[in-house]
Amino acid sequence: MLSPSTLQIACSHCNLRELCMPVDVTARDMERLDTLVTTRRRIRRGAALYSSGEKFNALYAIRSGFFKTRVTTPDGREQVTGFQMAGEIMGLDGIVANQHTCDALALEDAEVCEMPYDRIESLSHEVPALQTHVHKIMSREIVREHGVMLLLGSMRAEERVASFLLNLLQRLHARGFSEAALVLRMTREEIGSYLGLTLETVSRTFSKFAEDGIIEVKHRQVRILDSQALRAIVNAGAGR
Amino acid sequence: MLSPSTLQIACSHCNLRELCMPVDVTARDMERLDTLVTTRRRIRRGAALYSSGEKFNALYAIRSGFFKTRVTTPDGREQVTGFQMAGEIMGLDGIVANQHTCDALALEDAEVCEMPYDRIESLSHEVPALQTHVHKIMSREIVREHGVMLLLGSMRAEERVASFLLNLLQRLHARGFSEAALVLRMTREEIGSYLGLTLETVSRTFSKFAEDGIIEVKHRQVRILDSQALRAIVNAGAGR
DNA sequence: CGTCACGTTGACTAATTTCAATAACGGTGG
DNA sequence: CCACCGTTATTGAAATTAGTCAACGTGACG
Repeated sequence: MLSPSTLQIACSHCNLRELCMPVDVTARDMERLDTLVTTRRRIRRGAALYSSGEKFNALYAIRSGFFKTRVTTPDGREQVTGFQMAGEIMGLDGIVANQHTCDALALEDAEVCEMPYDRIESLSHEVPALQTHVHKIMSREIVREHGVMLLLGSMRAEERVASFLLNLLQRLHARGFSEAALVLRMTREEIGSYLGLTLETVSRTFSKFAEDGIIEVKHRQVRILDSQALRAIVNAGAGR
Repeated sequence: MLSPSTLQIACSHCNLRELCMPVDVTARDMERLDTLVTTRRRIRRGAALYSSGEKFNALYAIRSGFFKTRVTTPDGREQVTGFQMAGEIMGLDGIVANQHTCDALALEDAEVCEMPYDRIESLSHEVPALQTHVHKIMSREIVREHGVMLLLGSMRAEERVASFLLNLLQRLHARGFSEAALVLRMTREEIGSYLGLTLETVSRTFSKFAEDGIIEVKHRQVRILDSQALRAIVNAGAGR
C-alpha cells in the first residue's frame, strides 16, 4: 500500500498526467512509472531550478508555476530560449554532456517533480511506452525550437509579438485558462530577449496593438479583443 | 558470416562510426548495432531526403554529402534550420507526431544510412548504450538550436556571419579538413535564411571581411586569413 | 557561346535600436 | 495605512542597422 507521501507525488493520481506521461499504459506499468518522481521541489520566484555548468542529474516536470530558460555566453550575451508552464519538461539540454547548458529560473513560486535521469533510463528499458515518450518529448522540443528559429529568422517585430501572444494563449487554453485574457509572468525585457527585440520595441508593439483595438494591456494583464487580427498579423508577413 | 552487401553497410566497419554510434560497446552489442542500418540511400543534389508532411519512418545518418533542413509555413514563410554534414543524424523532428515537419534537401550528391525507427526503439531496449546514445543525439540537437537562437536573437549581421564561418570550420576540422579554408555548399540566400539576413547582407559582410583582410572569398571558396579576428567579432558584440 | 542562376555592389528606404525622460507599480518599513 | 524607493513600463527623438530595389558581373553548363 502506498504511504501518504508517496501517494501525494504519484503520477497516476496527478491531474497533469496527460501532459507529462505516456497515455496508453497498463495499470502495472503505471505503477512503475509512479516510482519515477522521487521528490517534489519548491522553487521561489527568482531562484534557479538549475544553472549552466551544474552537473546534470534529473529531468523536471513542472507541477505549478512558470519558468524561463536562458543561455548565456562567457562574454555576457544572453538569450531567453523559452518560457515553461505546468506539465512541461525541463532539463533536456543536460543529457548530452552530463551538465546543464542553460539556466532555468522561476518567474513565480513554483513546484517541480524531479525525475532522476538514471531512473528514467532504467525504467525506459522496462517500459517501452516510457522510452517512446521520452523520445517524443525531446522531438517536440526540437520542433518547438524550429518554430522559434522561424520566428527569429523571418518575422518582423509585430509578427513576433503577435506570434508570442498566440502561443501563450494556446498553451494556457490547453490548461483550462481563458483564450481571451492572460497574465504575463515575465518582464518586457524577458519577452524582448526571447523574441530578439529590445524591451522598448515590445512595449511599443503592445501599445500599437492596443491602439488598433486588438488587445488591451494594463501592465501584465492582457485582454485579447481580436485574436483573428493577431493571426492575420502573423500570416501577413509571409514572403520575406 | 556476413555477406558482402551487409558488410558494406556495417557500422562496425564504417570510418564515421565515432560520429554516429556509441563508442563504449561490447563486440556482441556492436554486432547488433550493425543490424540498425538496413539500407543506404543515394540522394541527388537538389533532391529531398524527406519532406514536411511525409510519414516518419526512419532516422538518417549522413555518410557523405551535405544537406540543409528548412521549415516552411503554409503561407510561404521559410527558414533554413541547419546545414548537416557527414556523421550527423537527421529526422529527429519526425518522432513526436510520426511525420516530418521539415524538409531535408541535399546540397550536393549524398549518401545516407537509413535506420528504421521501430528498429531503433527495439534495439535501444536490448542495448542500453544505444538508448543513451539516442538521448544524447537529441539533446545535442536541442543544445545546438539554443546556439542558433542566441545567434538569431542577439547578434548583429557581422557577428552572425563570423559565427557561421567558425561553426562550419570547426565541424569540418573535426572531419579532417583544413581549419584555414572551406568550400561553401550553399548559396548566399541559403546562408541568409539560416542567419536571418538577406542574401545581400551576407554578400556585403563577406566583402567587408575580405576588405579587412580577415578572409579571402572567391565565389564559394573561402580562405581564412585571421580566424582570431572572426572570434573577436563574435565576442565583441556581447552586451546587447 | 549563350543562357541562367548566383553573386556583388550601390543608392535609397524602412525598421528597429539607442538614448533619454517620465510615469506607474509593488513591496517595504515607518 | 501611507509614503518612499527601486524596478518595470511607456513614450519620444535621433541614430543605426539591415532591408529593398535595381543594375551589373561572372561562372557554370548545356
